[in-house]
Amino acid sequence: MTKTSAATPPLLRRVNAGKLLGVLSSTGVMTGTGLIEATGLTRATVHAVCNDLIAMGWVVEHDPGRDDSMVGRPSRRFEFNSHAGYVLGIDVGAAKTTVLLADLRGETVAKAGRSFQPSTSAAERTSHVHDAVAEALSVAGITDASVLAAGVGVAAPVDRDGNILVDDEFWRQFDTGLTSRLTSLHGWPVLLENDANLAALGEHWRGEARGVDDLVVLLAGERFGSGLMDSGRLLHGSRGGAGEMVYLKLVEGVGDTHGIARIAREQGIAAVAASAPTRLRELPGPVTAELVFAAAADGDKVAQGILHDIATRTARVIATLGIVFNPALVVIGGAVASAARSLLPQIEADLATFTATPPRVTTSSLGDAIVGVGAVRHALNYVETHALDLDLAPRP
Amino acid sequence: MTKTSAATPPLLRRVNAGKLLGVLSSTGVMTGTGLIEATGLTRATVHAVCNDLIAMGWVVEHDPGRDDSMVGRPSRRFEFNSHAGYVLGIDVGAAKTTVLLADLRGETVAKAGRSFQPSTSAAERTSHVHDAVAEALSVAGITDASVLAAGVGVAAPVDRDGNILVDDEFWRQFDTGLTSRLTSLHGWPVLLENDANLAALGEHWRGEARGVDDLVVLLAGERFGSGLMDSGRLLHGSRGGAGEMVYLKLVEGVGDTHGIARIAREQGIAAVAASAPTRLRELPGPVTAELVFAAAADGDKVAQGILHDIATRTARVIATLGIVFNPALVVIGGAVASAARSLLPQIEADLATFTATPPRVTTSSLGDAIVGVGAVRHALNYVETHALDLDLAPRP
DNA sequence: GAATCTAAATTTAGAGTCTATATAAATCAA
DNA sequence: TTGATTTATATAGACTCTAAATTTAGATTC
Repeated sequence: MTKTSAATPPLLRRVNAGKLLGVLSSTGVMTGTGLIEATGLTRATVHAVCNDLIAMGWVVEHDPGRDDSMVGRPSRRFEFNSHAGYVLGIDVGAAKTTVLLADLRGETVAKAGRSFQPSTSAAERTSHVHDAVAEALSVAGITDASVLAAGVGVAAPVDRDGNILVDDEFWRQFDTGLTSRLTSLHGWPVLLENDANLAALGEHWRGEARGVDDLVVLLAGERFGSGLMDSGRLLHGSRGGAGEMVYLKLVEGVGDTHGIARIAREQGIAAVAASAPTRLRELPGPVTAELVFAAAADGDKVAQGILHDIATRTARVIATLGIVFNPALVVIGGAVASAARSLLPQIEADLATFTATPPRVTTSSLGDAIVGVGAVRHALNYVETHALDLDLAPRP
Repeated sequence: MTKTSAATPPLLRRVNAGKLLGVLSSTGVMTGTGLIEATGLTRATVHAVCNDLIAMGWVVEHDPGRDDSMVGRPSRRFEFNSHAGYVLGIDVGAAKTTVLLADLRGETVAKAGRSFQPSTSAAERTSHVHDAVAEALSVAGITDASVLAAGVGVAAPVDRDGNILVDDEFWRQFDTGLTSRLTSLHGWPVLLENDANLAALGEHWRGEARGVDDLVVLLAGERFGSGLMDSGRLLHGSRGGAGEMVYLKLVEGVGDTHGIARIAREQGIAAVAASAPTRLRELPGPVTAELVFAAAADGDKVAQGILHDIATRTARVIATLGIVFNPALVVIGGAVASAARSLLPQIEADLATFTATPPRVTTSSLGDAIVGVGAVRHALNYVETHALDLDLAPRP
């Protein structure tokens, strides 16, 4: 079975410290008595553990409180030290990268981004990510030693151990370029994960799916993928491909902006362009998905027909996932999320014709931070599980 | 967070006892030295824990061994007491029920079954199950006090807590009739689970999917459903409906015997019947799926066409599940498993046209015990997680 | 201002667990 | 019988928890 070492008395302290830290990290300032009630530990243990956690840097102690109960010895007041360290949430997309720097409670302290051409090489992309990371750290005035982990979202299948499982030159270069560089240069644990999975993590943590443990997030933007969560756990499948629907006939031209643009070209974009308002007609460059959405909103019949078709296809995808997975909620996120909002009524109507028990459907409100927020959560998960192994104290 | 009690020193013993019991239950007779190597515990702890486990009834001690090393003090020899208790695995199908009685290693010690009409009421069905259970116990000569848990597979969505989530009269009656009766009459924990999920558990444990943790089992018999396993864990979805595909258009007439028979009737069963060999033509009653399989095997073109169509539809279902879930293996089980074996080459060929990365596909070799075996595993899982809470010793 | 009250912090004693080390036991070999 | 060898058992020490006694720091009362 498992080759783990034996359970010795120090394990008890670890377990209890972990529990206490969990309580503190999800609440505010707590007194000893409050911690006794929350954890079930005795007073002696609570104080011993808190002293340990203070020595480790995970907890800070405030001046004794004289708030409510004006009688008796003042209580010691403990608080999770959310500035004991920071994590990075990095979204590497096809045309831009977004970097979030967050404290240990997950509050964003800095944000940076870089845009680039989709044709940009892996090496250049790595540089852009690096620049954005440096900017975020610099803006927040945080040294790289304070960063405890970096979560990175990529548009490729990733297994449970964080390995990219697409065997092509681009991703191999990207992996060695970014992952090992961040690790060797800064000493950070770099945690890769599929971007749609991170989107699910993000929605579950701070999005529309708070409190919903069985969840599908459709990530529709430059590409189309989904993140699947069952009982609060992300699914990966055998090769990290769970939720990746690149080969599914059903999703051709659904959700991803390239597909939408292609369909528009096929179905007579002339009509769309003609009916689009001046500001859109003036745009240089080729037909884009944004143009189609805008034209439809402006009343263009062809564009509306395209979106109608897309809504039906999307409903079909949701119906399939809903039947196979039985999620409580499906969240549509990514670049098309805001545009998809107007399609929701039709999607829901179509959905009802495909299945008798459709899941609830909504659009994301996390905007373009959806993957980054999930990446932050992913990094925090790592930090939390390794918290008591890390020694934060020796910082001058 | 969790309202669990504090970690106290006895927890260490629990953890180490659990680890040691896990090693013993998956191996044979072990010496103290062997357990030291396997668990990482010290000799003193190993013996203390073993003494505890012997007192609790989980472990038996044999006479000191004088086998291999003929030198030194003879070692104490410990073995998992697989007859310390028993579990039931109960499959309640549409037309029959199968009951397996197994020891704590999962070895079947008795088997019993009952057939009935699909129209049989919930109350009568409960009686049949009860009779089969009584027969199994009687044959093995085991009292109901020795049964530690009963796993029950039902053809309905079941949530993670074992609640049937179909709100109709039949299942309500069935639930109160069987579950509460087994509990109140015998005092057994009754653990309901979806039959397809149990099939997945069974294949993962003792079937074609040993060692494969990302898995889909198609259960095709009286009905068509699937059990989904990701990283060794069963998926349930928000309402126990994960893998239940009753509303999926794609699966209409795929796999379930009623559907096959219906298609056969529609496509001109006269031809089938005419070409069927005498022994089949002599069969009384209506067209059945078995008849179609037999006729196809005999060379009947219409029947072969029907099966060809079924194979393609099955491939499409597998392709969809394979793309969405990315399992390493898809196992086809249930009543049609043996017949499906001959369709495998075509299914695999079709599959390759639907997806570039198809999962491996095979048929079950567990036969009609597929759900029962999974039910045994389900019950054993319960017993193993609650092992150290159970006191087996006081048995006169 | 001193005594009293109160709730919390701290200290102390006791029990359970582990490891490490010392001692005893059981068998084979000489 | 004695010695070597391996295992079992016993003892001492460390770490952890709980429970109960003691101390502490401020508010209240006289």
